[in-house]
Amino acid sequence: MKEGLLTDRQKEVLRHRRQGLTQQQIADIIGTSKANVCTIEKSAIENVRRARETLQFMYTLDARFLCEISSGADLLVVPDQIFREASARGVKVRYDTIGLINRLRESLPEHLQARFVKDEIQVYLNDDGEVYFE
Amino acid sequence: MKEGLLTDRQKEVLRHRRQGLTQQQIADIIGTSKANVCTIEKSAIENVRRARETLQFMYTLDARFLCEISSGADLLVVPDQIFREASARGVKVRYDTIGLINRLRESLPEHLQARFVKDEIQVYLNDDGEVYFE
DNA sequence: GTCGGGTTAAGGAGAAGTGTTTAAGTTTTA
DNA sequence: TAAAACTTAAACACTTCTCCTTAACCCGAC
Repeated sequence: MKEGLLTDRQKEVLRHRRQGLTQQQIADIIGTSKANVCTIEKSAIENVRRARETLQFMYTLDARFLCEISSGADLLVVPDQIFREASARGVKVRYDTIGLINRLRESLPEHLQARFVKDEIQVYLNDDGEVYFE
Repeated sequence: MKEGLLTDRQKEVLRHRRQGLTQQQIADIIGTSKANVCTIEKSAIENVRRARETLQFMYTLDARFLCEISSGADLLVVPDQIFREASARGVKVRYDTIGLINRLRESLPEHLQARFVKDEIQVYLNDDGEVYFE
């Protein structure tokens, strides 16, 4: 049972950083290079981001599979597909067309390429009309 | 930028579980053994626990190092040491003796052995009097 | 007792993460 | 502009995680 996500090294750096030390100062204290402090800090922050995202996912766990957006799809027609599927299930999506596209852009930027879907995307919907992409 | 902590497999299992399916049913759907579903679910839950703990740590990041409890210390004298160090820093700890022991028990059960400290513990304190163990 | 649901242990292959160094960049600030 | 602070990339050794299988075990209900 390993406690949290952060290693001792990462916690050390975050704590010193919070006290206002520079990376070089921390490097001297913990005995390594400032470049290394930078990467340790970076991966610590990344870990925190992932922790947040994980809990975020848990909040949307009650979502059900809605549909799949195949790769190559035009981003502008995606919302229509989602609205159609959602209304077939009697749920009103809580976003409009632009809102959905923004939500998607924020959620899975790496699956998109300009106006098109690069990698296929799974869409989930819960009873509140909240959507979740994967 | 790898999204969250949970793998696709883990999310799949959690989602199906939330829908009320048994491990065997999920095993059939995703094409593996129920033993495997069990371990996937278990590590998913463990990941969520770690995510929570990570954010918990972030909340206490502004804590400063207070003192170290050496291994072999009697649990009943630990609070006194903490109160002493804290008041030397002009901070009032927001727990009483029993509260501190409970906090410690919850936070690092594996560092304790009956009435004694098995592995040394770092104590951190924040300006609000919140304590954090490591 | 048997069956269904769940858990555990051991082991293995492959993937991912960590801490490091060195060396080259970029940004901020005095 | 020069110095200080920070970021990035590539590479390497190591460790941990993930998924998987097989085979066994626990427990509550019928």
